[in-house]
Amino acid sequence: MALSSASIANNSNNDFYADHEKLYVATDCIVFGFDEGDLKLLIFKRRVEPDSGIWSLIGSFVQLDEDVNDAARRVLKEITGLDEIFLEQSKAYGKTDRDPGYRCLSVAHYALIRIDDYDKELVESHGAYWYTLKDLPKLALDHDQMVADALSKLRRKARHQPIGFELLPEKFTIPQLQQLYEGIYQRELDPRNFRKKVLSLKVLVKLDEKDKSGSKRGAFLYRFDFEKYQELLESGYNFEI
Amino acid sequence: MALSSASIANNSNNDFYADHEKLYVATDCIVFGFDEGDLKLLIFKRRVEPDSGIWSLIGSFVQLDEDVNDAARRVLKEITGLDEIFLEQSKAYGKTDRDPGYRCLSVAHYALIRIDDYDKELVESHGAYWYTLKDLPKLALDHDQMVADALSKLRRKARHQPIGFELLPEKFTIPQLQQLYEGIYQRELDPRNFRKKVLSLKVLVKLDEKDKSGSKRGAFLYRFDFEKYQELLESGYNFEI
DNA sequence: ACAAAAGTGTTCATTCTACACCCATGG
DNA sequence: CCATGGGTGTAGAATGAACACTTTTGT
Repeated sequence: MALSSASIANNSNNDFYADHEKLYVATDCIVFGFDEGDLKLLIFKRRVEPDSGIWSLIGSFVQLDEDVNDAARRVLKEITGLDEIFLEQSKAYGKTDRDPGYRCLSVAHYALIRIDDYDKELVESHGAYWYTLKDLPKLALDHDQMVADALSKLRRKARHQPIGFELLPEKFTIPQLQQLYEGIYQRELDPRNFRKKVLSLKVLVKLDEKDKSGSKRGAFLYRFDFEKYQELLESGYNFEI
Repeated sequence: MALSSASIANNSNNDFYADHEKLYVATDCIVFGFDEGDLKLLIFKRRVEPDSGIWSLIGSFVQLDEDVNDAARRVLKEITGLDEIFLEQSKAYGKTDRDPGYRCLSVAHYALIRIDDYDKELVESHGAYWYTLKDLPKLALDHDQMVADALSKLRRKARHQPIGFELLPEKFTIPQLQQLYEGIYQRELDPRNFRKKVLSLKVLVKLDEKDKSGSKRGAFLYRFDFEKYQELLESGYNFEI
């Protein structure tokens, strides 16, 4: 049992803090994806007590020899099969009564996933599903609050940095990008003004291909120019959308 | 020793997670104050190993029966004597090697203090001092990073909500407010434009008194109108400065 | 030929920026 | 009477919001 190793460590010579109390530390991931014009969230049926069987964020305990950040990446890899995805800390949840299972602090992270990238079978094998934000069921523990907080962070962040691109496939059309932002902000945007604004950022490269899935006429595909983006960032550019 | 109570709890019936590992959880506070036209930080000489004697943020371990947020408030009360001050979570620091003392996660909080309010004797009795941001010495552990992160959060927040007022005495002049914002953003602002902007927010109440400490002519004092502020917030007003 | 989405420009209102001088007072 | 910081207004630039019609093409 891991307990014994923790106890040993707790008494070992290099523990300067042995007269203090320890807590369980977990991480929960708010995983955003974008598909069929909707912003979605990956949730699954919790398999441990308490609240077993309730819809829940994906998460895990943080191990003694593991960075909190790495724990979140481990969870994401386990469930989606994906490495190297956009992952950022949202907030720590530290109320004493937040988890009836035992005193447990959770450091929430939010992730942005290209919904065509992930390993569908792996996800399903974990009992996980993509839910549209609007249709989200009640979640376990304080996970509803975590989602609300992460969403508001995503909105703020999306307004100042072009992170929306993390949620789209490599090639995407302007109307798709607009739908994504409409999903994030939950309101409609004017197509002319939106196009003007994103093109004025000068970080989109127009391709010669068209995507005809959305219309008969087809819409030109673009890709995100990361190099240009880096350059502009370093020269202090403001990406507000 | 607290260790024994933790061990008992760890094995008790209502611990669903007993086969996982626990960590020390601490909180560190980035305490901002404003005085003599400068943005300052409250730091003290660390009194526990490792890094004893090094300048450090004020902090404490989080107890088993204590909200993380409350732990930060407790620390602030202990050192400044102040209750009910602006306190907000900054970020959790979870690297395995961040604290050579033992694996310890820290949830950093930043606080804004009216520098004429705090209990000077109490602060000094804890070996704490106010340092101007520019003159800050190297701090213990990852506390330099914590300060940098908190400062950037303070900047972002100050731009969208009038939290600057938390750092000033109840009555303040517009030039004082401007100095404060110049301290936060670390750049000079145009006095005419600044005055225009803050007055346009309609949350300042001009008083009949003047403050003559800054000039012979004296500058009118203002106070912050919290009720008006609440009203405007609820009606979806944007306080960008 | 028509339905359905893609694409394009202009005008007006608002906000931001830059900038220079007079005022009131204590010493 | 003068040095010091407090206080005021305006014009030009940039940005944001509102708004309607033409294009393409598969059916």
